[in-house]
Amino acid sequence: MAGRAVYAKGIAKREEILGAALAVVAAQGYRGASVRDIADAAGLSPAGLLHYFGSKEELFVAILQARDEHDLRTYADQDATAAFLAVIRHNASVPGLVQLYAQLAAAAGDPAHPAHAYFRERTALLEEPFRELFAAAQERGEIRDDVDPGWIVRTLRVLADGLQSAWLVDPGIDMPAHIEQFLALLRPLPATAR
Amino acid sequence: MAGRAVYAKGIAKREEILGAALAVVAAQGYRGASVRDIADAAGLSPAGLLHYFGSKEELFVAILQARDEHDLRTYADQDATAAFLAVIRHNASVPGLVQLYAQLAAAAGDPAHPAHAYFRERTALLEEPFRELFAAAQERGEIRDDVDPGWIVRTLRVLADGLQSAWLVDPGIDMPAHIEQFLALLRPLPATAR
DNA sequence: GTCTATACGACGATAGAC
DNA sequence: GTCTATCGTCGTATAGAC
Repeated sequence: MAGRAVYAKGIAKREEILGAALAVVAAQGYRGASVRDIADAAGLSPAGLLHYFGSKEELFVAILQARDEHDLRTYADQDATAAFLAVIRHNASVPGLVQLYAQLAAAAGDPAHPAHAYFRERTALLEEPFRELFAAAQERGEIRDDVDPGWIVRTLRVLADGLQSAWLVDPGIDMPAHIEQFLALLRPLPATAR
Repeated sequence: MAGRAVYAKGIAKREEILGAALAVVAAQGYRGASVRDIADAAGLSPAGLLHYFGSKEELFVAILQARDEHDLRTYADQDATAAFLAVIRHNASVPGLVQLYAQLAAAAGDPAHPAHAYFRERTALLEEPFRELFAAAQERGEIRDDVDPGWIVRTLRVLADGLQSAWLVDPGIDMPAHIEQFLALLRPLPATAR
């Protein structure tokens, strides 16, 4: 069918633009990534680019959404905390993406910014299964039962986000090790200690 | 002396501009705060404003510096963790300032951005005394001695920064309570438990 | 649906007069 | 120290070609 072929081409072009945008951000930083630059890198006019994404801000949000979908596919079979750590570990190899994420996470404070709705949904969707997971781990006695699972999940998220911003400023920070230290703090003290 | 009067006027005008800039950010958000808007609010032309601060980015960094100095004066006499919590508590009443801080903390990932140097210095200066403080608390047995004081301090900073970004997206978050829960986790388990 | 060319208003910043 | 005038760049709306 002709309609399907055209549609498929649109999908492919969209992904090509997302890749070009990420490359420009990685090469020139978030500040230096103009719509014109990204359009050039994708072999398109600025107006052609905006035909797909509506605005620069929506384009950037679409990059994060594509990353989420990729991570979900890649780490779906693993244990949740292992997957979480794997994502953090992988992020240290894509500073451009981390910079984009940090910028949009800050911009999301403005309710009128497209990133606002994205982060609200993402947070709600991501936190729920993790909460149940930690509650189950508490019942198994694997982690302290005197802390609210909701607090644990929120802390992990906020810690990971803050760590990534801090890592951009000081790449010497070992993000996975930092997170693991926090997880270690949640384990109940052995009865034989002290 | 004439020289002194002129200098004093420059200082006063600088602070007036800082106040106007913060008011504009609070009213219109970080995105909506243009140099022209801020200059209007301060009763100045855009060029007149930039005479004092060089660039928009430096102006915003100057706001954070002024806040730091104010906080230092206000909470210097208190216990360090009490002061830390007091700042966090106060921040919940100035969302414009928090938004500005979150945006610049993300922008600091770019080494060419004025916020980069600011955050590097601030972090180094702030973390050192806190590290010694927690090390001392460990020797007194007030907090667990199996965690690195450097890790604690970095976690507190990163947690506070991340929490503020998250709070902008979801103002329902109780930032001080969240931090206090973390501090509670650092206390050694009582010997009588279990 | 896909895309280009053109144009517009707002932006941050600079030069130079006063 | 502060202005006006102006510059180049930005994001993006519009009109219309294919």
